[in-house]
Amino acid sequence: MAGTPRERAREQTISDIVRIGREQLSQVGAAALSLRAVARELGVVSSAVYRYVGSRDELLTLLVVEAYNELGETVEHAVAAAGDRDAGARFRALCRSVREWGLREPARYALLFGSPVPGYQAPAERTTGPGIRVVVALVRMIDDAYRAGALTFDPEDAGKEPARRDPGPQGSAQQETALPGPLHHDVAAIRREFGLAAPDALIARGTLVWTALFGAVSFEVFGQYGRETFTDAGLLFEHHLDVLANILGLP
Amino acid sequence: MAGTPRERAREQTISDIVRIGREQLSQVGAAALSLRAVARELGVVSSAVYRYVGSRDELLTLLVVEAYNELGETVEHAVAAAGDRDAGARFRALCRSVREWGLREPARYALLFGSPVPGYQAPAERTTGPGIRVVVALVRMIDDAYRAGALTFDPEDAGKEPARRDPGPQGSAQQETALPGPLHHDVAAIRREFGLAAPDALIARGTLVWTALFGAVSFEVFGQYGRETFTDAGLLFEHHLDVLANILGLP
DNA sequence: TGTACATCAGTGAACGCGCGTTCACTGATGTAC
DNA sequence: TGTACATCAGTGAACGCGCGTTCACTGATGTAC
Repeated sequence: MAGTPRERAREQTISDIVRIGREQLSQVGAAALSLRAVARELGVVSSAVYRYVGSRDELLTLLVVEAYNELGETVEHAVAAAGDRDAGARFRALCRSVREWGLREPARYALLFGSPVPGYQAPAERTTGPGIRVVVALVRMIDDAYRAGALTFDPEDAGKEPARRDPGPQGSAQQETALPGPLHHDVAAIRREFGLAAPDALIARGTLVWTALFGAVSFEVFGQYGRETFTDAGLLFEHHLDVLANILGLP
Repeated sequence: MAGTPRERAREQTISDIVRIGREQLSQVGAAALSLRAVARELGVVSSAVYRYVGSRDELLTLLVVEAYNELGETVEHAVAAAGDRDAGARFRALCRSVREWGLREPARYALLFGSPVPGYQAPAERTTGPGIRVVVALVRMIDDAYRAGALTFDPEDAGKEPARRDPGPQGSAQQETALPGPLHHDVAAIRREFGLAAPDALIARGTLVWTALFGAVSFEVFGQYGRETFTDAGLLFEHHLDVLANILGLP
């Protein structure tokens, strides 16, 4: 927070612009986000905003990055806060924090996980890092639980869906658990990148749990459940978490 | 298709407007859909469109209804075409048809399952019916499989997540399988409305599978997987289907 | 079959509003000597 | 410490474009007698 007064004033104005952009977002949506409206709200002529932000798309990028980071921090804090509890509790804490953030910030959630903004392409080099924080937290959590032996997950059983209840004949286990070639290759790359110990089938299931989590939150935030079907969407979500935990072999 | 020539011309023009609206949608997105652009494309002055469509919002509603119906028909046809195959194959056919439609029609998929269009509220009395066709098809399919005894799903086991591999002591099964009160009530209402035989836990799992299916398709259509992580998203989807089928006790 | 009238499609102008972006400029704040 | 110059924030006008919606109107097509 050092710097000359001018630099500090500049920082302040940029953060004002981003804050106003955030408010605009929740009122009119990303597609209708307008630099002129931001300028009006900032109490400044429209062209003045260009001293701070190169274009409308750049403001969108700032908002995307900020939202990813805030969601990421929320999730990481939730996991850390549950650090002393069992793996199932940590898993649920993570998922609940995603849901709560989405319900608290529907417009920003929509910016990240809703329809792409027409005519806007997020620059991968700036958004990828912040964008993967949640899935990284999830996968790390699963991997930690696996290393700690906290999972009842049996990869030999999971390889051949549907899981059979009776332990099948061993021996062909290797063959049964194998993912199709390209998918195995992708999963191996993920394992390498994040130094995971979890087997293929567990990581692959982790990606399903990840998509299912966001599917559930999106349905709720975007109103797909309708207004009358479920009296308490939170209860439904908790049930979904039970099933998802079960998929991973979590308590 | 009867009616006077005037009536037929009118029908034709309305369907032209909807077709052009569909094209606009895929080019600029729902938020930027414009009646003036439709009029231009139709080769007519902008005010002329108001003879056929009361407002921009009404055109959006027409597009929403049409898209829901087309997705619904696609899914119903896919299920019907797999009618002679086993329950797992029918399930996969349903899910694949959703994914294929979404990838083929990303803009219309986004209209239905992406961010809400700012300032537009779909009228429930017109969109609910078409909007539930997919989930109805899914739940009916699961229920049929359950009635036919095609599921290895064990509700006594599913009630207490995570499912245990060894058959637990019977007796307290009733208690273990119970969903929380309000959720049980909602599920019972669904069972009544659609004349289902499936038990609570199976229907509840059906809703998870439903959200997970759309979560997976949304991630793919909206580009959440990133451009480099998975070389073949179709393979990942197939793996997800295996896990989802397993959740339901499908082969 | 012909005529009078009603219905409807489409026109063109207008209202009042919005947007992103550029550019020459004023005036204040900072910096080098 | 004071002066000359450079840097920067913000102005105001402009360009060229878009939008939804209303309204009085023309002219063609249909209908009733």
